[in-house]
Amino acid sequence: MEKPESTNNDQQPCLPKYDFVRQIVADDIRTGKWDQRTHTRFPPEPNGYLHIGHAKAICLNFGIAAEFGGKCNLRFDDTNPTKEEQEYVDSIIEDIKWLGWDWEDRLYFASDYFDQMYEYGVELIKKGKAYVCDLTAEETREYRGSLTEAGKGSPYRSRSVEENIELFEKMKDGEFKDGEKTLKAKNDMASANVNMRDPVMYRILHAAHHRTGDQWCIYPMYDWAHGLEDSIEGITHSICTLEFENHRPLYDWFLDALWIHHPQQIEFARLNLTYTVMSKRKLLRLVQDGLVSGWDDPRMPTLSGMRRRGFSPEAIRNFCKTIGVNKFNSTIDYALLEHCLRQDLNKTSPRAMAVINPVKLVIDNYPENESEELEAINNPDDPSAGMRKVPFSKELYIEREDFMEEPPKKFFRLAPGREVRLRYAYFVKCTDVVKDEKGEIKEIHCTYDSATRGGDSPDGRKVKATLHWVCAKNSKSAQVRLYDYLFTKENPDQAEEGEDFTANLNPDSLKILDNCFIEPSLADCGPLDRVQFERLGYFCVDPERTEDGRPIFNRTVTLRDTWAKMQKAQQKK
RNA sequence: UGGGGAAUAGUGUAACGGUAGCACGACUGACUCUGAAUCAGUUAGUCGGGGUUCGAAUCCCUGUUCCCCAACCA
Repeated sequence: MEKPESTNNDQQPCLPKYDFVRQIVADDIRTGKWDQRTHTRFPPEPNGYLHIGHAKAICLNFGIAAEFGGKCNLRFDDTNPTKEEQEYVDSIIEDIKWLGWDWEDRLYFASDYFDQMYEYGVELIKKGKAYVCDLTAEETREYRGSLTEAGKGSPYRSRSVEENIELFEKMKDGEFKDGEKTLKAKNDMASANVNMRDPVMYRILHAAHHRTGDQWCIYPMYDWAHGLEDSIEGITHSICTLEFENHRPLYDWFLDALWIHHPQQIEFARLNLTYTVMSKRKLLRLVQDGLVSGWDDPRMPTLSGMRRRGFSPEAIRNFCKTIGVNKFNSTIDYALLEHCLRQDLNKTSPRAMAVINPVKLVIDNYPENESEELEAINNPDDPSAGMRKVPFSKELYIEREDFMEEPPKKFFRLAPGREVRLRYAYFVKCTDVVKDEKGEIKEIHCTYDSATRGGDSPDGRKVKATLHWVCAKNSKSAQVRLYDYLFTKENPDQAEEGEDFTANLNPDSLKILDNCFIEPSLADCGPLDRVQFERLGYFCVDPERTEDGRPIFNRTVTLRDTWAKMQKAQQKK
C-alpha cells in the first residue's frame, strides 16, 4: 500500500494523516474487507461542464485509487436523456485528462448497462419487490405523504407478478405515453425516510438518448440505477456528496434485494468557495443568459474556464489536497485557491516584461538612434530556465501607476527628481514631465547613468524601486484582460427580496486593456502559454487572438501586492 | 412538531482519553534588481450547560445552531 505522502511530490513530506474517507479505505485494507481491493469511480452526469467542486470529487476518487494501489473508473451517469449531451461528455473527458488523471480503459456509461438494469428490474418484480404503477406524478406525490405524515400505498401496489412483468415489458416496448406508468419499488410507505416510500425506478420518456438513440423509452431513475452501476463495476467505495446520505438506505435496499455486489457508499461535503457559485444550474444560467461568454469564460469556476484563465492542473490538485474532506458544509476562502495557484505558477512561469497601462519614458541623455540588448533572467526560481535578451533604447514605456508627480510618503517608485532602476537596464532619474492640454501626463523625461548598465551601480548607490519597462520601438502590441471576482459578495446567493444571485454579479469582473506592450520575446507565444509579467501577475495566452491578430493575455492572478493593499487601507480611512 | 447529518482561531484542517498543532488570511520585521518570492515573528480556537475520569475537543447526558430530504432530476 502506498502512503499518500509518497505521491505528494510537490509538497514537503507530512505525517500520514488520513481524512475520514481514506481512513475507511485504509481500515478496509487492513481488515481485508474487499480482498485488498480498492476501486472507486467518478460518476458525472453529462449535463454541464465540470467545475472546481467536481475537481474535489475527482481528486478524491482518483487520488484514493492511486494512493491505495487501486483503480478508479470514469463513468457517465447518463440516465436522463432530456438533459444530457455529447458536448458535455467530451468536455468532461478533456477536463479530467487535463487535470492529470487516467482511467485507462475503464470509460463506462450507465447507458451501457440499460439491458442489465432492465433484467434486474424484472428480477425485483419476480421477488415481489417492485410493481408497475399507474399513478400520475401528481398523485404519486400525494400518496407519498409529507415529512411528518406517512404515505399511503398505491392502489396498483398489489398487482400480480405476471401482470407486472407484462406491463413492464409493454412500458419498455413503447406501448404507453410519457408519464402514464412507472415501475416502483415496493418498499415502505410509512418510512420516516421519504426516499423509501415506493420510489420510482423507471419512468417512461420517449426521448432520444445521446448514446442509445431511440432504443429505449424507459429510463432508470438515479436511486435505482446508481447502485447497480457501482455494483456492476465492482466498486468498493462509492464516494458521493452529502445530499445522498438520505438515499443510502435505498441504495443498500436495492443491492441487498438483488443479492449482488454491494459497495459501501460514503458521503462527503461539497466544496463551496467564496465569491463563487457552484451549482450547475446557476452556471448554466450564466451561460444561457449571456452573462458570461460561455462555459470556458475565464471568470467561470469551470475547469475549462480556469484552464483558459491560466490555472495549472497542479495548482488545482494541490488545492484539492489542501482543503481536505469532511462531512460538514464549509466555505473555502478564495484566497486559498489563489495561494495554491501562485505557489505553482511562481515555480513554473517564465518571467517577461509587459506594460499594460503605458506612459512614455524618454531618456534625454541616451543616444538618439542607438539600441542595445540587455540580459534578463527567465525565472529566478529556476536557473535552468536560462536567460533572454531584452531590447532597450531612448524611448520606453513604463506603467502609468509607477509614476506620481506628488508621491505620498510610502510611494517609492518614480517621481520628479527621484532615481529608480529599470529592471535589468539602468538607473534613471526623472527630470521633467510633459502634459497634454487636459493635464494628463504624456511623457516622463529622465536621464540615465550609463555606469549602471545591467542594473547595478558601481558606487553602491541604492534605489528604492525597480520598474518594469518595455522598449517603445521594439515591443509588440497586445490585448490584456484583467479579471476580478465574478460576484461582489462572498456568498453570491445572498440577494435582496425578489432578486437572485445574478444581482450580485460584479460589473468590473472583466477589464479589457487594448493598448498594452509586451517584450518581443513573447512574439511567438502559443495558446495557453503561461508567463509572469514582472510586478503585475501571472498571465495566460488566450486561445483566440484579437481581430487584428494580436495576442490576448488573460490575467490569471495578480502577484501579491503590498502597495495595493496599503492603498486600499488608505482609501478605507 | 418526521427522518438523516454536522459543529475546533477570521477561513480551512489535524489531534483517534494524555502539551490543542498546521495551512491560508491579517499584522510586524529581515532580505530583495519583481512592494513578488524567501525567511523570522505576532495574532487568534474546542457551540452552551452538566457529568464520567488523575486527565475530555475526544466518552455520557442535555440544550443550541447549521445543512439535507416530500422531482417520473442527479
